[in-house]
Amino acid sequence: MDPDQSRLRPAGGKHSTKRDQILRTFLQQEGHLSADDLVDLVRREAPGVGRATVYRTLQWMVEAGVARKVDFGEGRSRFEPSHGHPRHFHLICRTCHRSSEFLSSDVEALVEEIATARKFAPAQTVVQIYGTCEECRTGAGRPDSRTIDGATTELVFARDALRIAIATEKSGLEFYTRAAAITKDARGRTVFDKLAAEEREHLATLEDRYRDLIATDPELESRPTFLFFKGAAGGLFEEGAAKLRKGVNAQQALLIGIKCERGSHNFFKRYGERFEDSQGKQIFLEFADEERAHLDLLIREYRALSDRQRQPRPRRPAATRARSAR
Amino acid sequence: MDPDQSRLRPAGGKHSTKRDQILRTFLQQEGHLSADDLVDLVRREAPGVGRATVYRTLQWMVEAGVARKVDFGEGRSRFEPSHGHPRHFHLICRTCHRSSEFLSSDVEALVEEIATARKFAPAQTVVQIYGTCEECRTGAGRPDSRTIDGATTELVFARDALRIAIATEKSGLEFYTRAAAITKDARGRTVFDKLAAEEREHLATLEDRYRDLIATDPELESRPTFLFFKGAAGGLFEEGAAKLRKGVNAQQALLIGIKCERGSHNFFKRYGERFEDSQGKQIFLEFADEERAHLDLLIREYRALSDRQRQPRPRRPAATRARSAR
DNA sequence: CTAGGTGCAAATAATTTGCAGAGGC
DNA sequence: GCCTCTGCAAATTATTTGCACCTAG
Repeated sequence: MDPDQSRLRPAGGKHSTKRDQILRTFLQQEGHLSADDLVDLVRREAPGVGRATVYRTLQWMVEAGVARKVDFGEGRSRFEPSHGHPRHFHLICRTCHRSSEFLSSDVEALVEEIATARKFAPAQTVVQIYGTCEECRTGAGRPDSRTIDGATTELVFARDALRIAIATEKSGLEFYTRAAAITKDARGRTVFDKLAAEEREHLATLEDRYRDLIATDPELESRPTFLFFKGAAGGLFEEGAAKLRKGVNAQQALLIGIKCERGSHNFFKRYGERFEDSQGKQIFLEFADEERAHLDLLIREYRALSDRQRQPRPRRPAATRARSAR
Repeated sequence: MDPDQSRLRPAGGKHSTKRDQILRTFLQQEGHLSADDLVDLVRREAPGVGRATVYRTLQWMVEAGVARKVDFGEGRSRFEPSHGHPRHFHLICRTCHRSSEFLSSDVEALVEEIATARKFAPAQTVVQIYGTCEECRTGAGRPDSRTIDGATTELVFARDALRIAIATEKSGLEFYTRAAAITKDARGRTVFDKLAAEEREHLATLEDRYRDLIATDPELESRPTFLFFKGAAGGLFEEGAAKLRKGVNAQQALLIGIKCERGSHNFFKRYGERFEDSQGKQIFLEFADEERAHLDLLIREYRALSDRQRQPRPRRPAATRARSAR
């Protein structure tokens, strides 16, 4: 009946009517269910299911990766389906006990740095912001369109990832176009032109995909941000472009490009892996590869340029012309 | 007897032998105790204390702010003394079940931004990194000197805060010295000289205090970082100084100074408030005020300079407070 | 047929509560 | 003497387990 059913049903252990029933009921829900919530829900359709069975099934689902256990400090566990939900963090309202979800690449990056500094191998990070949500503060509240909780998460995640990717590609395009314009060296110009062309193509793909996505749900654009990330567009190419405006030589432009492509590659890689949506995943991972290729190309060019400067005309050992020491 | 005792004993509720005993035992410990751990410890000195009393006392301590409840997802609560422990985050080893603590101003700043974006009023943030600690990975392990857990936290926190403050003041000093050197305008030069002098003084105070702190515990310098912060030194004045080297005019230098002082003020304010140590707290809060004063001074100068540039001839020595419309 | 799934009831485990008695002001 | 604290035992809550029984492959 449900084609998802088979994809989602974990391997290991035998199937059984009860298990299937519990799994199905669980996946139909969208929030964070407690074990007892689930018992009640299941019993509506299949009375006589034992609590223990539900507990055992939940355990099995967690082991199999179909569900994740979350602890909001209530003294009991809640469970969320992992399908369609990238690992995320929570804002938890202490008044209405609802939670909304977010992801922050910046926080994740910091956490990794800290763990490394402490020589700690992180497996999982929990970030929970307890406080009061807008509705509970302002009184009135229609939870639906504002809360990010449950079914829409996947779409909002895709939306945000695409937005960031588009912004990244846009500034990449601008950067390479500008770099090509100011590069005198013919070979360097070719490289920048080529990269600009590829970024333009990526951009078109991403914008198409964004349009398609928005078409599936007109409300999607108005939903709050789920994925917070400052790194890509605002920080890398943009910064590079600013430097370009001030005037740099081809070599410096290459260095900036290298830095930007590295960040860009990391972004596509990291979030490509988190996409549940197979199409988005594929696009992101492909782009990650291409950005990686750009990176390699830039590095190669950079080396070639350095060599040409060092050898052909016996100039002073100073590698770059403009850069004075200190 | 114990002067701390009275300071730490929460108001509300009457004193009693048992409560005092439990409180004392709790404060003597350094780790994260579970209720049962505490029952055992208390019973060593005062047999016959009921579990319920310990639970009730813990609840009372948490309400009074003497203790904090922490939940590591073990299915039971643990408690940590809040005295000497600024609110912090945890790295939790799933193998040895020990935890170590850290603080990240950067993470906190991001959390605030995210909460604001979602119109959420945050009251408390939990960040827990689960994984494997170094000792458990490499085999051997002497937990003591590496783990930050318990009594030393306060000192390490002070150490890190001071280190950051010193770095900030150092780059502030460098920045203003350089700015004074390149400023032709006499009035502007005076301002920069004055600020440089003050930063020099702050720096001396902080370095004295750092020396004193290290003197209390020679091992202190080798302990791992507790407070992670990228903003102050690395990001603000340093960046400003780099720009100065490239050559800017007095007006631009003022703007850079304004940005830096703002960051600096925020840093001292934020972490001054967290210091349990009253001396450190006082120094930090004083500095926060002074940096604020610098900020005002710079802003005033900046406005004055703008005005002078706009109306070259008629100079008005009085502070031109007139806020241009905006 | 047989490993594993299932329901029920009993067992744990952490924490709370009712209540009679003890203790501090 | 009054009010709160305290200890004990019983209650509560979330979750697990033992065990006899059942079911799918």
